[in-house]
Amino acid sequence: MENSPQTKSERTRRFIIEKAAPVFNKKGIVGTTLADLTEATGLTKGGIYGNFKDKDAVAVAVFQYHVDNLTAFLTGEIGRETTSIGKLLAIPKAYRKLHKHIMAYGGCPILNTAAEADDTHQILRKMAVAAIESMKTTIKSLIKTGQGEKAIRVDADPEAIANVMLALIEGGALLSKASERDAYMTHCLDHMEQVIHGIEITE
Amino acid sequence: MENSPQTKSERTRRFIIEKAAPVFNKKGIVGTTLADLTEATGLTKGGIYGNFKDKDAVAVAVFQYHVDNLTAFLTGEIGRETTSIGKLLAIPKAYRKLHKHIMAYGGCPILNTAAEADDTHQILRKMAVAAIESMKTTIKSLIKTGQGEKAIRVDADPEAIANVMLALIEGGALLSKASERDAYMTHCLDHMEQVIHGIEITE
DNA sequence: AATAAAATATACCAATCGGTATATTTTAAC
DNA sequence: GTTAAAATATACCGATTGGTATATTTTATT
Repeated sequence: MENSPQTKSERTRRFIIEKAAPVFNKKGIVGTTLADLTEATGLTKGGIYGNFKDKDAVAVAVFQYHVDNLTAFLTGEIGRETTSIGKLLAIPKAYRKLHKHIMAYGGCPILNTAAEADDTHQILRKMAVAAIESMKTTIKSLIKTGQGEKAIRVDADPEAIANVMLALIEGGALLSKASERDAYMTHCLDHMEQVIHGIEITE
Repeated sequence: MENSPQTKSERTRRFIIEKAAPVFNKKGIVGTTLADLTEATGLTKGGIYGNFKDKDAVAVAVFQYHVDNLTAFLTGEIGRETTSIGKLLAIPKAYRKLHKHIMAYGGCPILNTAAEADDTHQILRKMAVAAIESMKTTIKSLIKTGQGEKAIRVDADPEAIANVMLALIEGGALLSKASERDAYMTHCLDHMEQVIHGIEITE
């Protein structure tokens, strides 16, 4: 066999995470059993526990995997734009691309994890909050940069706008997923674009 | 003992629902065990199963109880106002009153249920959707009435505004609950009021 | 107060839970 | 190709799960 840059267990670890991810996202952490994980991976308990301390460790790794994927995608989409307003608009644009996938995937993983873990699992709760705050920091930076470049009105409150944008994403995702209707998310993204255009300086 | 308008089992049923409600809301449906229910109520399994078919039936009754409570509160707050705009503004106002309670209670029950049940429990998922659509219908009616009375601009899209309002509520509730910070919800409610004032006809 | 019925408690069940000790297989270095 | 080590499978464990059959208590009618 050829030399692999990864060790076997690193590949298996990754494999378990990828197979477990959609299961955890649909069934929740408590709702996902070891049997679900062995079924999803085709491995036995030995295979799982040889690579993870316990079920919880799989759930944590899966959540980090979800956050990393989302962050990479959003960063890529924002990076493609050149102006502050363009970068801000890249966010609703990215979620328009993502929306169908999220629906089929069992909903937004950050939302699902935050909702399940907030009173039961402090580690995951804090990881979810960290992911949210990271997105918030990004949005706030974009707005502040835009204000510095006189592309965005200075009376716009970066914190308030970031909070509203995040709530529109998560709220829209929840309502669309539960109702199986795109309109919730679509209207939220439409509105988000209006909000962004509303703070734009055009002359 | 005096004559009671309710039978014993009706009272016990109600008692179980009230004691089980916060437990289900915090731990989720799968995360709540029979042992949790017997502990919360002080009853034994016999007491629970004499009044409910199974754990699922308790969860369903608890969710209906949550919806009924919320609906009664919102209806009361809206009913206190006289104008369409006033009634619409009564919604964010009501959630300002409700916010601290929701935080301590384990988050918004509709959100929690929708997030957990959307891929695992079709009955609860549909009940959650019904609760959401009921609120949506209320909001749309208020907007349409306001448009008929020339108090609200006719170019306002009732469906889109209702969807955005609901997303702001649920999104704000999720982010505030997870992060343990009021700012998310507060900014969402501020923004919601701006949206409502934005469709108001003032002369 | 006696009694039938309703409500609740007790004691138990099989199934499943997460987890582990150990046996076996696979991998990778020589 | 041999071999030590790493990775995985097998077989098992006690605890807990939701649920039930039956005994007991409480309620309400007479």
